[in-house]
Amino acid sequence: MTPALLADLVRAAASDVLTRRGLDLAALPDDVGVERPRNPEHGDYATNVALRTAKKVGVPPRELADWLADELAAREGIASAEVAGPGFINLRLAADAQGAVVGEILAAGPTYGTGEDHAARSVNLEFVSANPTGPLHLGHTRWAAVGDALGRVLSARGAKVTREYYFNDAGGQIDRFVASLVAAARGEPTPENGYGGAYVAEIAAVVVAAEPGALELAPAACDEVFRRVGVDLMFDEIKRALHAFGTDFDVWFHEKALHDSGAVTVAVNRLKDSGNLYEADGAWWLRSTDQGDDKDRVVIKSDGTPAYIAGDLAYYLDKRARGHDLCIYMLGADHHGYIARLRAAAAAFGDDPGTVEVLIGQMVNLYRDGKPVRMSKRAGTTVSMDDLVDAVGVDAARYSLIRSSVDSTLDVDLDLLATRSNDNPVFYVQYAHARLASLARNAADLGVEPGAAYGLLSHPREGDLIRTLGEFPAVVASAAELREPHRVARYLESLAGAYHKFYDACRVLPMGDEQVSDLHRARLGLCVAARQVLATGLGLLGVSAPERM
RNA sequence: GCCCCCGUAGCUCAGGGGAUAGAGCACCGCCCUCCGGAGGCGGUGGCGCAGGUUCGAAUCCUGCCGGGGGCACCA
Repeated sequence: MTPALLADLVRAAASDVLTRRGLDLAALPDDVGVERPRNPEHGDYATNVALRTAKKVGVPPRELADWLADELAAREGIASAEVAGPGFINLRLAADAQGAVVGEILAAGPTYGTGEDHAARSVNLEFVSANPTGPLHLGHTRWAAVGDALGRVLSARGAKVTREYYFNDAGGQIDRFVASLVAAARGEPTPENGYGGAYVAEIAAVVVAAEPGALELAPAACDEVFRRVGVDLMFDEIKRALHAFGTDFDVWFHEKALHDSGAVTVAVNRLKDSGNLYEADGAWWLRSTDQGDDKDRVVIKSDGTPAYIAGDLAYYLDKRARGHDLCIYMLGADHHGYIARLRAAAAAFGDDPGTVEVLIGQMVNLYRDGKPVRMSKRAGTTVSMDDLVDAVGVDAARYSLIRSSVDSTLDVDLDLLATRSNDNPVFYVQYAHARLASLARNAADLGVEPGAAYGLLSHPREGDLIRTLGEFPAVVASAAELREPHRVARYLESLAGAYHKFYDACRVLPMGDEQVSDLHRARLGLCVAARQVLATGLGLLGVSAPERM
């Protein structure tokens, strides 16, 4: 019996009891469920329905719990139901009812854990979107890992997800980047507010090699060459690094295209016509204060040129025109001021502000040998996505960045990761999978097939493992709903732990010339199920599930 | 001044109102006669402070303290 089925059963039993006693059914909370108590003495599962319903129906919690426990104990699949504490009901499942979960997992295969709770949602997931003026640094790497995992989790729960990267290639920063390239090519110092990392000189050299006469051209023409060739090189470099990191996008969107196509003008005029922009001091403003901003924002500057946010407006309109009903933006903590204006953009076009969801991720702090490392593009002390991957590999890098909530600033010690990478819990999880793969090879050699006598799985460690496997769909669902893929990682760690403990206590394959029994076969079935869930879960994080390590 | 995030074990972090707050690493012991010891078992050690809501608060609310990040007609 899965936790979801058990919760249904508890609800049904509670509803029967209330009806029979002539009590108000409406008092029953609609989100009653079961949880796994931390203390094993409190049963396999526990429910707090009685505690939550008692006051509303005017019955003491323990008394209501007693009635419910009697009702539950009589139900099929429930071995015992006991009232404890202030009014909890502790439940134990019959072994065969509990073991049936294993069969369900084997039948579902890779689809176990997927669901349809986000079906019918067309999600535009925009993340990374780093300015194309330099390599991706550690902060971007965090969003790449988390955003990609979030996309996978949402897809698993039925959403149609488009991953999108927005290149800000229309503003003054690109001019400064181009100027920096030209300066580097000429061997001149980095311009004021320019970019001075080693990558600038490298790209400049490639441009010169490709267009040998560029530096001889008039300044404007020279800039044009460096812009055309150099900026593309930077785009390609970013795309290459992301791909190597296992993060691929469906759409690479260029801000410049919105300006070139006239989409910005169309969007702005539409808002002017609908009265959602107002004119003041010679500029056109968006009423972002309606969405909690501390001041309204300029869309068209008093010199008639569009401000940055004008591109955002047109971009949002474009996303909506492509059919997306939920636009998620993953931004760094230094952009939290954008929440209000992005919502204001949605509201100005007449959409529910909930169509826009902004996820703010906190910064990554770097340490080397316990001491903080200040990152600076100009000083050339940035640590890039490639640096991290070179140091620890894609799996360890992705996993260590995903396993924490993005609400927390993250401290990463490069030396720790590089020299003692076994500290990364990803290996604990992957090892469990590799062990299971090995077990499967041995079982095949011995000719042992998985069997379905799951009722024989009555060892406490078997029960723990089965119950942990049973949690998986709800974990994926909550990770999708809360946009928190780290929940999947933490779950996998607990699953790996439950598996290792099971493995230590329960022999799976026959020893020596021992006869193959139904228990062997049932345990092998449990192992196949555990392996499936580990593989599926790691897949949701974009981390490999190795056959051997 | 205003806004956002954080404060849980020596360190890095989990913990969607539930019972005795967890994991990894670090430290101290123990377990290899066969399925992978990258494992298992035991031990040391913690919710910033003060109020409030609740049968019940690490979790929700308020205030304070401490840390981080923002507050452009830049992009």
